[in-house]
Amino acid sequence: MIVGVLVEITSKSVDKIFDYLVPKELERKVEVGKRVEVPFGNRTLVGFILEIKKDSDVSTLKEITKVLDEEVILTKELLELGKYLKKTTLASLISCYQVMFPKGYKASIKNKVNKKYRKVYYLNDYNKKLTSKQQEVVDLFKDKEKLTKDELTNVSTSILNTLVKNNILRQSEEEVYRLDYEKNERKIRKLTPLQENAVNNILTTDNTVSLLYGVTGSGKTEVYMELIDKYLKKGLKSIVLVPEISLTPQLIKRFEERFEGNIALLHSALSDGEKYDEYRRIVKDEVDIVIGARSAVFAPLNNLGLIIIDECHSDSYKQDNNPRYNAKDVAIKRAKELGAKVVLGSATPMLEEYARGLKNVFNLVTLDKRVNGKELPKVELIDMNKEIAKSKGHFSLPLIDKIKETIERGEQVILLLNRRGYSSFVTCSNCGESVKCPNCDITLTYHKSSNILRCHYCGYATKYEITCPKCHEKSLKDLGVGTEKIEEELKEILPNVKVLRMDVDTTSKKGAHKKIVDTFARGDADILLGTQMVAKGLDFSNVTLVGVINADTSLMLPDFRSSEKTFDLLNQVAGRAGRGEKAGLVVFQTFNPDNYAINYAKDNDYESFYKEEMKTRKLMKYPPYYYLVSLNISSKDSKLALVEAKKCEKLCLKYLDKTVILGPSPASIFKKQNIYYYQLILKYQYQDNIYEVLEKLVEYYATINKVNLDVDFNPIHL
DNA sequence: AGCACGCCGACT
DNA sequence: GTCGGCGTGCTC
Repeated sequence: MIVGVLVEITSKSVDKIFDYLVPKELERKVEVGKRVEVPFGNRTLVGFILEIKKDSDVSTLKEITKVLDEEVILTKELLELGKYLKKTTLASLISCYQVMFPKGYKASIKNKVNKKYRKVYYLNDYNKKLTSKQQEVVDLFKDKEKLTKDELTNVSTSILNTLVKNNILRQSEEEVYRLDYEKNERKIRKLTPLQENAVNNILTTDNTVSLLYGVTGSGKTEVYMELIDKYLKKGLKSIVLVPEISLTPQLIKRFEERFEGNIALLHSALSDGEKYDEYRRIVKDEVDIVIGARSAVFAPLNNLGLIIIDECHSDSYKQDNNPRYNAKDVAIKRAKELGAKVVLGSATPMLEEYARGLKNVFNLVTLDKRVNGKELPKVELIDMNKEIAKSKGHFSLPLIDKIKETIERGEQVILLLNRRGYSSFVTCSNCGESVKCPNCDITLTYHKSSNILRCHYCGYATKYEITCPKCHEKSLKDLGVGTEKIEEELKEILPNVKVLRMDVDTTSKKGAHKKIVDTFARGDADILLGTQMVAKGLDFSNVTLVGVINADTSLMLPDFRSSEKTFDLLNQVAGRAGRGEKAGLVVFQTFNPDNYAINYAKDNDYESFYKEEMKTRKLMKYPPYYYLVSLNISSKDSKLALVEAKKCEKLCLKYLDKTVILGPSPASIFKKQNIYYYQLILKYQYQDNIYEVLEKLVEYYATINKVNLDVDFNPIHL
């Protein structure tokens, strides 16, 4: 017996099937989709069995050394899905399979994750006289089949050991899952007629994909849960995808309240062990619902009937390294293969999605009213050009007044610092120079607490000195704003106000996010100040004021989606106000009070924004009118990178006759970890051979050592 | 990816 | 003379 194995190495040159002999004693364990340990060169690797056959073209074969799995982990469905991923992303096949699994299930010789066990004790039959202490212990077993170590925590270990030694108790081990869920009271909210309609509409459509377009606060989550319930009653299971950032305790709690322990969670805040256990619960068919970030779209639920993608406009569904897949495409592909349904939900769908909704490619379902019957909060613009002179730091007087009033009424405030587009950095006020990373050509970020300048890409760090390295004047100053800085200002303006800061720094520790949210929900702080994090998914009924300190910074991004991103962010954060009984107010501080994205966000007018933005997209040949592909050519040798980029351009010109080709141009970050990057951008509407042509190109560069070609279909950022 | 093999410069 | 630099090629 011979097996074809795909080994763990994620490199194009080894991305092929290697044949191995199967020793007699392993033959009955071998199955397509299981992992095996194999000798490879002079080392040992893990790989997936992809085929079983009688003979091989290779004359001398080595033997597999171990079969690692009892059960098939690469199921037939996932096996096919991986091939589809490879075809549509041009990444290596092994990376397409690896991406589907949490660490403990990947093919990997190291990074093994173990099951966790606990000791359990069973009572044997016995006819021995016991001491009184021993009798006490044995009495604990009354009516109980077994007791765990935790349940015997008051009992001395030496007594237990004696009982085990005398065969009165039997000790054994039992697998435990590391992630506990909080027991919540079971709650089912009654749907509004509008929600009910949406549910029925989605259940009865023939379309695989429904786009649930619902304003913030319109109760999309309740619609999701009702749908999941309806599918459960048909014996069908569900996956719910959420952006990592909104996979909050609040959201999880709502699902737990309805579906109790019937949920597996998959997200980055879990430890490797916890992720492994959650995945095992899926594999062992112990749950019907999976909630997770992007990669949860691969969850191997059998009888999968429904995939829900919440906040479907989010960038986070696109993976930004290989394989550069989009979870939305994978969801639709899976659903089509299985006859399942996909629901995309958003208050601000991506233009691509809404356009498909309008053209009936997706079934468009609208929720245009908030569940509490309240109007969406009123939004006021503050023109910072006029206010800046009178402002205290970044706070205009009108905003300060509104914060004061709100807090005096005993209500709460959310403040958003829009850091998309820039972060904290130092610039020389004499020569204008900013300090850049010597390896990566990007501006270093200033970390005030440690007084260090650090590169976000490679981690390069240098001590902050006030002397400019270029002109040697003592003029290097902190120009960017971080939440830390804003918090300081806030404390000066309103000294008696309690501020909670929520950003990457304060939420990096495990459970820190939940703690901040809980503290704020309890009313133990007046203001929640943060970055994008405060804009998404949070639901505090006592928040009646939302302030955006700088509405327009994200407009400056060198990206064709910058208006869309700005509109989304403002719309989302505005939706945090007035979710309870009391009406909400929203304030945007901006230097661009006439900008259309900001104005349509102010009026909560998605349709007008959509129409306006679509004009630009059409004119500029951007999605959804055109498809985009980004080709990234890189090398340690900057000249060679350019030469090869030009070569790619020529080949594209020759074989892609209906495609617009831009570049080559230096990538937005030209130099990263001492590697130089050039970029080609392709735009096309109809170019049937594009995958084949680019596949050839990728295959060619796989054989060239000094140059790398990376292809990104439908890139999120350019 | 990693490791061996192989062919050219400065040193215990 | 050798140690070691990393370019090239191979892994069933």
